[in-house]
Amino acid sequence: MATTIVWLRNDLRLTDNRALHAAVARGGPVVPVFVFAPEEEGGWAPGSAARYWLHQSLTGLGAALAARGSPLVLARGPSAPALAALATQTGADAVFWNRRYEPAAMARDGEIAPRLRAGGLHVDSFKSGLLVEPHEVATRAGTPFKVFTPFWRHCTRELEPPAPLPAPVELRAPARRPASLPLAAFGLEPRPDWADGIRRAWQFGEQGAIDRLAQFIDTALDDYADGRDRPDLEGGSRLSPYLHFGELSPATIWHRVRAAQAQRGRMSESRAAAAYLRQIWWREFAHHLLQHFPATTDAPLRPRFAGFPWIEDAGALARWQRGQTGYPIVDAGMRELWVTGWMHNRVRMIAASFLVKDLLLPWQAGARWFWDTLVDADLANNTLGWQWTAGCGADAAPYFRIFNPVSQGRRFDPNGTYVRRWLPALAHLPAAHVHAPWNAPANVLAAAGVRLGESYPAPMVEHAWARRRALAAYDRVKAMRG
DNA sequence: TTTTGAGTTGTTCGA
DNA sequence: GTCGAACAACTCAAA
Repeated sequence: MATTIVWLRNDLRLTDNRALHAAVARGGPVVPVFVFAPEEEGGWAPGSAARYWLHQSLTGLGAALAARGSPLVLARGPSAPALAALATQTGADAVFWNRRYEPAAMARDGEIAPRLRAGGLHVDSFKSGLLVEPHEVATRAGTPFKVFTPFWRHCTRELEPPAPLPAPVELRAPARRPASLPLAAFGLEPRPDWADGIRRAWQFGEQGAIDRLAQFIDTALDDYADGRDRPDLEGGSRLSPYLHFGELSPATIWHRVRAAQAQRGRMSESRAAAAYLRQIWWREFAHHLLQHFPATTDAPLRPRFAGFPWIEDAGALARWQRGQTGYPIVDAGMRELWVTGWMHNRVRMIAASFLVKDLLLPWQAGARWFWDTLVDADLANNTLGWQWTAGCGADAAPYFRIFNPVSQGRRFDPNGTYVRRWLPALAHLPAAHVHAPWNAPANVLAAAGVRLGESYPAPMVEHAWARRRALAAYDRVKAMRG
């Protein structure tokens, strides 16, 4: 019976995996393979935190596949010859994969498919990582959507994602066991080991995703509308890394949340579920935009922003990266990111706004830092988020929307719990002063053991002044054409 | 083709 | 303390 290679990429799961399911349905042996090829990512090879996550996930996925009968094969890129060699070794006649949507990955896949076909292989690809693929939707004029709400309305009007496919119970291994690299050959584990915080914060892999989704639905979904904005509470879903690596499919989320929504009697709780699903659509929208505007990973979508007066200041960038801006909510977020590989979404917005608008540092520098440090670093989401913050994207924040890090901190971390958790230097400051320690009376600072400028930095810029400076800079862009 | 309504996530100021 | 308006036009999507 014919053997099928399943080329796994950002779909590291057994459940609702269409390529895998189709391969099993052929009835013959199935050879799952992961090819590590960071050179083929168009300059966006996985960052440090994502590499660590990938290492853990491949470990778990390998065990799960082995338990079902066909161990995961690991190979080093380039992808095309690696796949061809594996087909020769195993006598496979087909290669299946789930489609990716990043520009470089699409270009690469588009080259590989005909090459494999020319070698006599049957090639098939599947939709599996998005509810709606970018080419499936367009405005009536036939153009890509550039505003979220019409995109969302269009997509949700009649869409009912197909029910998730079950995980295959058993996989037949090929008669001849193919060669496989040891996982260590990818060099994904950090040396020295700085990943302890990530390890403590996360349960990796598909089982982690399933557990996390269930926990979110049980404990946080009903309060999501407000809870999602509270970094001091566990109000978000924390599913982003699983979605990025495809350890959980959006269709699975959609169906599980809808089922929970149907069970909830109260209108407010049903609304909360709708608010959460809307976030899933933001992810879809990000992929839609990235596919249609592939240059936006590095360049502003609005051309006039090419002339924005960004400041080059390596020292200021380093202070932001290290969480030493002197604004506690920003620093706590940057610290959370550094330690756990993740930052609460509300805090991401505050930290990003600070970089772009208070420091006038280019958003690309922030995007690169997030790319390297986030376990959920996702080219589509990261690009959309930073362009939105900088106001240079398709559906961007108004230029005058400049987050005040003190009022944001007070509003969304009212007791200072989040700030104190990540900034031990402020652990004994009372809530009234924890978001603006420079305004605290000297005796309060002394009692809390805070020495501004020593144990915790003084603010690197005054926000009110920085706000006026940013408005002036945006005024210059506003006057330009484009 | 032209028109019209609308657009994730805020802040500040002054009544 | 609370509330509404101003912050500016611009672009998008659909009728």
